[in-house]
Amino acid sequence: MKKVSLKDIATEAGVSTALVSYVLTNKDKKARVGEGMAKKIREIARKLNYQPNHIARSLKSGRSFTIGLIVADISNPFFANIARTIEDEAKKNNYNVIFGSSDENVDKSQDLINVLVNRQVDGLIITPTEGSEQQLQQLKEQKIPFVLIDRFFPGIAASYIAVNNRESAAGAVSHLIKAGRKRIGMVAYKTTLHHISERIGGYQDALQQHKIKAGNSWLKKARYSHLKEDIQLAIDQLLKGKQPADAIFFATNSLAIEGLKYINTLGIRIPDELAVITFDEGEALDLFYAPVTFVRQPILEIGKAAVRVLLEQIADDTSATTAISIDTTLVVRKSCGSR
Amino acid sequence: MKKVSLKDIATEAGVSTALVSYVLTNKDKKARVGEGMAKKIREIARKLNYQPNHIARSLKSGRSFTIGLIVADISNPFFANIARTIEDEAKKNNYNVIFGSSDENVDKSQDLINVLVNRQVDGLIITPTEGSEQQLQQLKEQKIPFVLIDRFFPGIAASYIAVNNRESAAGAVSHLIKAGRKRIGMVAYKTTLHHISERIGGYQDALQQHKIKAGNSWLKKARYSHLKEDIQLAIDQLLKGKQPADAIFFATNSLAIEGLKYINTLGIRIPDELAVITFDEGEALDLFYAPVTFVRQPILEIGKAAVRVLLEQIADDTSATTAISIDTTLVVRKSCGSR
DNA sequence: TCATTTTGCTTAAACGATAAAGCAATATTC
DNA sequence: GAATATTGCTTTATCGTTTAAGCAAAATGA
Repeated sequence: MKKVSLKDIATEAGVSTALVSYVLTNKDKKARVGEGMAKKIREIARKLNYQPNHIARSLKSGRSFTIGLIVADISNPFFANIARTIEDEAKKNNYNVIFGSSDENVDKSQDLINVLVNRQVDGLIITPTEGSEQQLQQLKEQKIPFVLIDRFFPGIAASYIAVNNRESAAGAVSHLIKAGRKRIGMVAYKTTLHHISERIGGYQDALQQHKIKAGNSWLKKARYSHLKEDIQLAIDQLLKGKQPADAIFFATNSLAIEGLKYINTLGIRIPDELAVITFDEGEALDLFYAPVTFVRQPILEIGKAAVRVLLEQIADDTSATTAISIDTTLVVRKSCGSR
Repeated sequence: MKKVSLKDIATEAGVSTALVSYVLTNKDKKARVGEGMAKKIREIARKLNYQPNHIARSLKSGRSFTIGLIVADISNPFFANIARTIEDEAKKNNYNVIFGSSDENVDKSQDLINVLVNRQVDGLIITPTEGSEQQLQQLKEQKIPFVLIDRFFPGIAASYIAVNNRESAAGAVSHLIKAGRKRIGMVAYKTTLHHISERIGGYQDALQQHKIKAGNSWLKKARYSHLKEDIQLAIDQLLKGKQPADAIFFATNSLAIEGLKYINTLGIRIPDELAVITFDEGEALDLFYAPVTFVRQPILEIGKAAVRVLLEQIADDTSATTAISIDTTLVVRKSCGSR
């Protein structure tokens, strides 16, 4: 049972495919199609259960109504949630989403961009990896619309949706200080990505503002590729000195979860012996015996904004960029103690 | 800067597009293209950075090299992980994945199927929702290859990848019994979906086998649409009688996580007062103060098998179906106590 | 009544790639 | 040297849809 095409309907109705096309794309008024004929064609289309061939349409129109989404890892709840909102938002606009995970790897990122662009996506939503500046530059040259989320490169003019990482981090750390913590460590990723630098910057800002001298020894960095070992080492170093840290600020939820797993094995009690605060939410952090205080990124807003900005860019065919910075909320729970 | 097409290369080389096509699809030997010319064409293609138009190819070949993936909710870690393995596996075979979330809703499911089919996906991987039998039947009539994962309908001949739910559930419950638990409740979804019925069946099998008389009052069902309220009610009923349950078996991770959140608020200690066991893993269950014993579904295997079976079906153009049942592993941790 | 406008449809080209078929020019065979 | 085979390319049709342009027939105007 082959698929029904315009031609089948045309044959059945005894007219040309053009006429059928006009009717079924609701251009029958403009194209002066007879009322009776229009009705007849619509009926036949319904009877044969005609479904337009999207690929043929795309070829003709040069638009695929598909968005490419590149995240670091779709199995990370933060990105999965973003993907979810992007999917919903895209669907509302009759767009679909093709996705891929870069694993924070530049080569995979390039691969994905190539594949998605060859599939003629109309635009891309990307969480760029470290060192992918040149890939973005190339997209710009090819005039392929894209929007960055979660991160961006200050040196590259591109649309992006991000949160005010520096202020948010500073706010989180201030909260720890106000809760009476004095020796506040931070665990971040070892990366040059701007959003992490900013979170580190915010951490340092807050310490400085409260006149706390932080040796760099309180700032630990874990490699994405060796997360577990590096985090364990970092936490050992933070907690096992003569002056152990009394609080840790994690730069992302993956870091927090991996860190807490290890802290659990050490038998350290939260928040009594150690306060914990992190960026990003996650069910694991809710279910933790001391639900973890966290910086909430408004995922829904980010996803919606990303799609909106991207579709605007696609529609306007302009190279103008839109940068959106969104505020976060500090969700205070038990993990920092309360006083 | 328009995209480079075969025609551009042809013009530059002073030949026809056909010749260029033959060369760039490596049919130059078969099509008897001169060596010199082949080389020249390849060079021009490289110089102009030619990227084939996938859409045009799809239109011609009738294949899009795209898989449609329909999960209940991409932001659920179980499905996100499945999506991840499917993505990876698809990429290995030069396929891409378009996805959508059905939210366990029949209408959304139908919507998604329509959209994906119109986009000419070559096949679908679906976690079918309750009541979607007829949609699958329709896919069969349209001869669109598809593979079900996680669930299937016994009455519909279709390829599927699933775990042996009944035995796995029975194994989990037996584990509770062997750990000395006597009053074992179960929290499942209120649904007719077969995998849930089977898990319930396994629970009942195990009780029966150990001569435990379970009133139906120990079996609770929560509506997907009213998860929180229903779970709280279920747990209240299980724990607040004169003979409170001393163990709960959750049919999925979402149920377990939502249930444990509530149990936390009740101040009930796991495993001392209550043992807990669940289907599916999740970071939340790892990080829980009494890491939760769970039935591990081999996600990687499921994803790989799903893609493999689907691609076979696409290639063979057969209506034969393949049903794969995979064994689970019981991962024993603290939440059931130890003796 | 004849010129002009409107109506209702068809033709044909296009999007980009593919591939069967065709056609000279050259090479091989006897 | 004539018949045949091979080489190296072009022509043309096709996938399904869209849309500008074209063309009769009918309707309107004077």
